[in-house]
Amino acid sequence: MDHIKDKLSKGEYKLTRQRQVILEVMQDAEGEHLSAEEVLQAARKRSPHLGIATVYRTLERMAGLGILYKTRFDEGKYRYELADDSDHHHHHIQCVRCGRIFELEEGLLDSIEEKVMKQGFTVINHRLTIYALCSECKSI
Amino acid sequence: MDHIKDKLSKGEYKLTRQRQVILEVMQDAEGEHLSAEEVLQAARKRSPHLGIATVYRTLERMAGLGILYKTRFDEGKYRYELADDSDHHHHHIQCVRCGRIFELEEGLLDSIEEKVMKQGFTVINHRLTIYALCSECKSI
DNA sequence: AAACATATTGATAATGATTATCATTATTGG
DNA sequence: CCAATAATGATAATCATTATCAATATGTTT
Repeated sequence: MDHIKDKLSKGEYKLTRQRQVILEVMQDAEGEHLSAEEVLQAARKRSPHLGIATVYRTLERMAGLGILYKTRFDEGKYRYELADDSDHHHHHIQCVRCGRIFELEEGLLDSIEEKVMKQGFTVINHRLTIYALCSECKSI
Repeated sequence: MDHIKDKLSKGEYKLTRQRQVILEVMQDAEGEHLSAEEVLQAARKRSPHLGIATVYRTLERMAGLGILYKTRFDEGKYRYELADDSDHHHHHIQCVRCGRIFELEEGLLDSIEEKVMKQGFTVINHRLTIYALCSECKSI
C-alpha cells in the first residue's frame, strides 16, 4: 500500500478522493479483473458523483505507473487488475462458460522466449491466455 | 482451395461473387493479418460496390467454418487470417515498433497445457502473443 | 487570507469498430 | 417463369474509449 503511494507521488500524482476510491476498489477486488464500467459501479458506492471519464483516466494512469495491469481479452474491452510486484509476465486462464479469469503462474514461457530470441527478435513482453472449462463449469 | 469450397457448401453457404472476392483477398494475403477495413479496401478493387457489412458477415461466417482465424490484438479490432489445416493452436509475435505480426510455431505450449489440466481445467484453446522488436526494427 | 497558476473533475461530444435493421436485389427449386 | 428464401448494401444503433471544455479544487506566493 505504501509503495503504491510512493509510485503515485513519483508520478506527480495527487491522491484525490476519487483516485483513492478507485484504488481501494482495485485493492478490494484483488485477484479479479474489472472493466472500467465495473470499477465505476463499485466506486460510486463511496463516491456517488464519480464520472466514467475519471475512471478511465485514473485506470490509464495507474497502469502507466505499473500499479495496475491492463489487458484486453477477446470480449473487446480492457480489464484491470492490481499488479503484484514481480514483473510484467503474468497470464490468464479464462473459463469459456462462466467467463471467470484465473491467474496462471509466471515464468512458464521462458523456454519459448529463448527460441524467439534466437530468431532475431528482442522480446519485450508476452501474453498468454488459455481458454478452458473451469472445474466447476465442467461438472455442470 | 477445394477443401475450402467443401467447407463452404457444408455450411449451406453460397459462394456469391462478394464472398469469392473476399476469400481471394484472404488467400492473396496469406501470412498477413487483415482487419475488416483492410479486407474491404482490397476487395473493392475487384468488386467496387461491396459494403462493409458484407465483409463483416462473410469474415464472421468463414471464421465460424474454420476457414479463417479471428484474433483480437491489443489495438482493439479483430484481424483475420487464412487458417491452415492443422488446428486451432497458433501464436503470434507482434513487433512493438512496426506493428507487423509474425507467426510462431505450434505446439510450444503443450507442457503448459498439461499443468493446467492437472489443476482441473479442460483446455479448449489458447492464445499466445509475444511483443518484441523484430530484427529490422531493432537495428534502426 | 487573497490572487494566481495549475491540475482535476464530470458532463458530454466525438470516434472507431462492430452489429442490427430493413428494403432491395439475387438465387434456386418447383 | 414464379414463389420462397438468402444475400446484399446503406445506414442506424451500440459499445468501449478518447477528446473537449467549462467548472471546481488544490497548491503556491505574497
